[in-house]
Amino acid sequence: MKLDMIFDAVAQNPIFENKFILQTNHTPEVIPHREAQIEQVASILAPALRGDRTSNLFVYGKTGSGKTLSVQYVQHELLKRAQSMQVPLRVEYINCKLKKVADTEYRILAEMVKKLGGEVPATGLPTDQIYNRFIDFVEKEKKTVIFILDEIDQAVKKMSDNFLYNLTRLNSELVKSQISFVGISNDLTFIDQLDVRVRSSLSEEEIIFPPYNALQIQDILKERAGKAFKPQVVGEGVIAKCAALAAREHGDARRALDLLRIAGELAEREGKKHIEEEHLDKANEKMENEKILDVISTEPKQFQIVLSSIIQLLESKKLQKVYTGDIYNIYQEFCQATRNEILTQRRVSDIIAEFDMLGVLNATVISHGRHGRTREIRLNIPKHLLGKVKEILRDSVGM
DNA sequence: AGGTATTCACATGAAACTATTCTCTGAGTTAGG
DNA sequence: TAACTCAGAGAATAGTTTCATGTGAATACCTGT
Repeated sequence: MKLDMIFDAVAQNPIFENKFILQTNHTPEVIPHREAQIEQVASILAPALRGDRTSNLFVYGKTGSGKTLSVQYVQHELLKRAQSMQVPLRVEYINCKLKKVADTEYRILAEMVKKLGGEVPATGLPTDQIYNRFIDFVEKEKKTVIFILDEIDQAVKKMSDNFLYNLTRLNSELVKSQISFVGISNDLTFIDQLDVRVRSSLSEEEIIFPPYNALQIQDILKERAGKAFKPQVVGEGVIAKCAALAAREHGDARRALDLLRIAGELAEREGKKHIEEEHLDKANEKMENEKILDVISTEPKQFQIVLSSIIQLLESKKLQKVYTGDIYNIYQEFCQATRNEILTQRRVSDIIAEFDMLGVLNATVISHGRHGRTREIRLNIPKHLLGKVKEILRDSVGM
């Protein structure tokens, strides 16, 4: 039977030994080139083992520079130690970027209560009640609590920074217990945008994670590839190339690992026994493509209509750049034709800005002098994907 | 010619509104004693 | 009378609208030569 052959081939699996190792949520036991930072984090948080309040800590670094990994590593070690020493210590990790989980003041607070074992409804309560509930939970018994707030820059962007101020002041309302915070941010300028009071109390300590260079990424890749793949599957050249590709993207180790994993999957699918450099190229391309297609297909309807309008305009006029006003005109016709609500120009302007953020478009504000100011918009979708993109748009909004 | 002042066509910001989802509260209803 | 139901008030949130203000430089408009 043919299927059996396919299954057998996958079961034998000449490529992967343990693919999980390359997955981004895997925590390795060695974290190369981050020893110094890990030690710093540990020494700052260590007083918690004595039951003292630790300084609030702020950790910066670009994506894929090992921040989260290192902090979580320290978290686990700390908890292990606390358990053996019988210290009432809680260290909880919250990712503030997760939509619908912890991306607003209310939800972060609710998440904090949940981590401590409480139940909070998803909505319906006033925020200050959640504060009270949180305090109750922390005060129920004497303990030290450390919250790790990953990607707080994302959350604070959405709300006012007096949320952070409230957090740092919570301590003054506590009698028995103590809490402190570890903030993690990708945005190096984040702390500068904060209110001075918040800044000084939230970042009593700061640690910066520099991006990895190509050699360090190589080490990381070797380390993990050794365990993830069967022997002899990846050559020296492949690792080097993979590291080089990722180093170009500001030393993002996560990307390097993804790349290697996808290259491995491609090789596996082709029934090869080794990963070649061409697999990396294909993997690289595949990642780019999937990112764009995924973004576009998951975007809400109005976004897709706007994008359709832009593509239509570009194609019908054979232009490579268009302006907001023209887009809005086409957009209105489009909405009428497809019996959709017409949004204001203000909103469409924001939608375009969001597409720009996502990298689907390239929009620059330029001034045409007497003829006003507008965005000059170019499509940032590779030609070979345009067909697929149009297909997606046609299916969902009828382009 | 050279220097200002206008002016366009949006950008950008803030606040307010809307619909939806959810909790909590208290009045009214029901069923059992 | 205790338990139950159900409507209404109040919150949070996402997506928008409304109102207000900002802005870079090509042009129109002066100016004095």
